[in-house]
Formats: sequence, C-alpha cells, structure tokens
Amino acid sequence: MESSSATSGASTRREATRQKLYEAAVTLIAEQGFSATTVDEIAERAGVAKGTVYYNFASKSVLFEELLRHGVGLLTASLREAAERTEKDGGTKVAALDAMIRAGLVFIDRYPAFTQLYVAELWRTNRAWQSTLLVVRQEAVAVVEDVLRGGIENGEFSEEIDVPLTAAALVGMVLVAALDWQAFQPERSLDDVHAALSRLLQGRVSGRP
Amino acid sequence: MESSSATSGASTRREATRQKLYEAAVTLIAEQGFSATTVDEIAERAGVAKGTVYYNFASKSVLFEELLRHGVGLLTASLREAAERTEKDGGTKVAALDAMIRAGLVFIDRYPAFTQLYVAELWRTNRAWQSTLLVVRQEAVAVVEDVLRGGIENGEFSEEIDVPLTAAALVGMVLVAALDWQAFQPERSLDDVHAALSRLLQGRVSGRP
DNA sequence: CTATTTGAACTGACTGGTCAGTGCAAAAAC
DNA sequence: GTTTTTGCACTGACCAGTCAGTTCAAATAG
Repeated sequence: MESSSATSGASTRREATRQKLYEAAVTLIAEQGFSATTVDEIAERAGVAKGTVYYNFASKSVLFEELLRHGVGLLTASLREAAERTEKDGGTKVAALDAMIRAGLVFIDRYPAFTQLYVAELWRTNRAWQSTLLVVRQEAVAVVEDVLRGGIENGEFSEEIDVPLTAAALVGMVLVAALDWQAFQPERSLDDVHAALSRLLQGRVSGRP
Repeated sequence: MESSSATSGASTRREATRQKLYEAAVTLIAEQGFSATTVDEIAERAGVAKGTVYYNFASKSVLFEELLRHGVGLLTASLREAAERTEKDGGTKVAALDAMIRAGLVFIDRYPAFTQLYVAELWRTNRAWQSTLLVVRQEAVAVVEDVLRGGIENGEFSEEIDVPLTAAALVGMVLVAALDWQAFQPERSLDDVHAALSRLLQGRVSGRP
C-alpha cells in the first residue's frame, strides 16, 4: 500500500522520473527553444525511454507547461519569503526590495536554464501555453508590486510611482543583469552583482560615494 | 511604387522583396519562434513564392541572421544618435541616459516584434547564429557603456559603479518594462512609460516628490 | 521462508505527417 | 538580353505521438 497503488500519494518512482524529465527538458529547451527540442532528446538526456515521457505527461507541451508552473512556483516562494523575512525584522521597504533582488539572483544562480527559458518564452504570443504564462508571470510580478504598494502606503515611496511599470522594470533589471552575469562574466561573485544592482536601486549612481 | 528609392547600388526590386520577407519573418518568428515558423508561412505572408525566398537568401537561418543584423543596426544607430544629440546640446550624462531610454522606447514601440524576437533569442546557446548574436548584443550594450564611462570620467557618476553590469541592468529595465507595456497595458502613452523609468533611473522612487 | 500474482511503470520499434530545401521551365520585370 | 520571380512537384530527413509487449517490486498465498 506504500509505493504502488497508492490512493492519492505520488509514487516515489514516478516522481523521480518526472523530476529527471524536468531537469533534462529545462536545459535542452533553454539552449534550443521548445520547438527545436525533440522528445527523443529529452528522453535520452533523462535516461529513460521515449514512451516514459508519454506515460508521465500527456504531451510535449504539457510537460513544458508543468515545468513552467513548477519553476515559477519556486521563484515566487523564494521572493515572497525574502520580502516577508525582511519586513518581520523591521526593515524598510527598500530593504525588502533589496532582499528580493538578492533572492532573485540566488534563484537565477541556481536555476540559470529555467530563467533563460522563462525570459525567452514570456512575450511570445499565439502559443499553446499562453494562458499558463500569463498567470505565472502575474504571480511573480505581483510580489514586487505588493512591496511597492506597501511602501507607498507607509510614505516610504513617492505616491507618483507607477506600480506595475516600476515592478516590471525592477524585474527586468535583475533578470537581464543576472543573465548577462551568467553568460558573459560568470566569474563574478553574487555579492558583487548584488552590490551593483543595489546601488542602481538606491539611485547611488550619480555623485561620488 | 518606388517609395523606398534606391539607397545603394543594389537593385531596388530585389531590395523590396527582401524587405517584405524581413517584415513577414519578424512577425511570425516573434510570435512562434524560429523553429516553429516555416518557410512556406514566411513566403505566404510576404506574398511571394517559396522559390523567391531561396533566390534571395541562402537558407532560413541566413534570412534570420540578416534580419537580426538589420534590426540591431537600426537600434544602435538610434541609441547613439540620441546620446550624441544630448551631449552636443551640453546635457549631462544622466540626460544622455534618459534620452537613450526614450530612444529605446520609441524603437520598441515602432518595432515590437523585433524586440520580442531579440529578447527571446539573446540568451540561447548552441544555436547556429550564436556568434552573430554576440556581436550584435555587444554593439547595443556598448553604446550605454560608453555613456557610463564618460560620466565616470567627468565625475558625474561614482567611480564605484560597475559599468558592464549597470549597462546590462539599464537595458534590461527598459526592455522588460517596454515589453510589458506593449503586452499588458498598450493604452499607456510613451511619455507615461518614459516618466516612470526616468524616475527609477534618477533614484526618485523613495521619498515624496 | 519461497512461490505466485498483480499492475503501475517503463520500453522502443513503428507510423503518419511535416517541412527545409531542390530543380526547373516559363513568365514577368527591367 | 539579363535579372528576378513564379509555381509546383519532389525528396529525404526528422519527429510527435502510439501501442503491444516487458520489467519489477510489493502484496498475497502457500
């Protein structure tokens, strides 16, 4: 009654293969894109037979959609946790944003392929998983928006800032800087990158230190 | 019929079909991605025969590579022009950055499909046009880096800022904010979006106006 | 303890369809 | 007369998805 024929529980074996398939798919799709990646490749990289892919997922697109949900779930959890931790410690909203920048960098550092893939697919239209993407995007950006709104309420931020736009810009700033870091200067430390973005966030670009 | 006129020695007719093919390809690839877009589709959308595509371009990838070069050429020219215009008018480096943000927004507003496609392909690896992308990326980011370095030299910016990283972050900020604007709040005006990003650039997020 | 049963998990050869790229003769444009 | 475009049939590679058959570990029986 434990592993097979479990009533609602996920059999361990099955979960393990799904995990292997996620890992294989995320790398390949990040490198080549969804359409250029074949199911055979994914199966081979995961070390399973092609049939297993279809035993575990209804189709190639479904595998991809579930992969997206899974990954963004991890990201938003991590962002939200960072913001809440800072606020509980009595930090300012700027400190919360800063903590979220760091959390974002940590995430991208740990899952670079997922981030790549996410950015590459985010603004495509006319695709099967469009609706999934929209939901998933909103979840991530909403975390940042919440902090911005909180900051306006308590007077820490100007009432004139445009919440959705500023949130998107901040996300973009971190995303692109981090992808560049990974792709073109991987030797830099996370602290280094974080410091540069912190400075930009706090408007300490102009003027001497 | 001869609206574009003969700019260079190339035959006008040929240039016109190439232009039509660029326009058709950029939309389709932005929507669906490179691999999911077929040559037949491109030809049909451009209103030419499939054979014409191969008469004008060696292959589907070559068409795409030339499209990339063409588009990024337009972008960098526009950015550089904005920076130089501001500097000639005796503006500060911050003003130059601001002008480039606006130029970036104008470009994205005019060529949204190209921007989409560029972002989607930029961080992919293992693709045929990888080297083209690298060159083309460097050209665009370099314009921003130059302004930052100029600002450090004349004391307007802190010596501690990390030029390549800050440049990437700024590009990302504009890119992502603009794509979000296009995709999710297209009714907003360019001035509106520009104002929000300006505020972020100048660190006027915290504090009341 | 060993033998047998069960069924979820997995396999990989196979199928039907798609698509990049070719070849070419004839038409159109210049 | 030359360049460019057309139309269309054709090929060969590639690929998503299928399915009949196999594996194996836990459950049950003897």
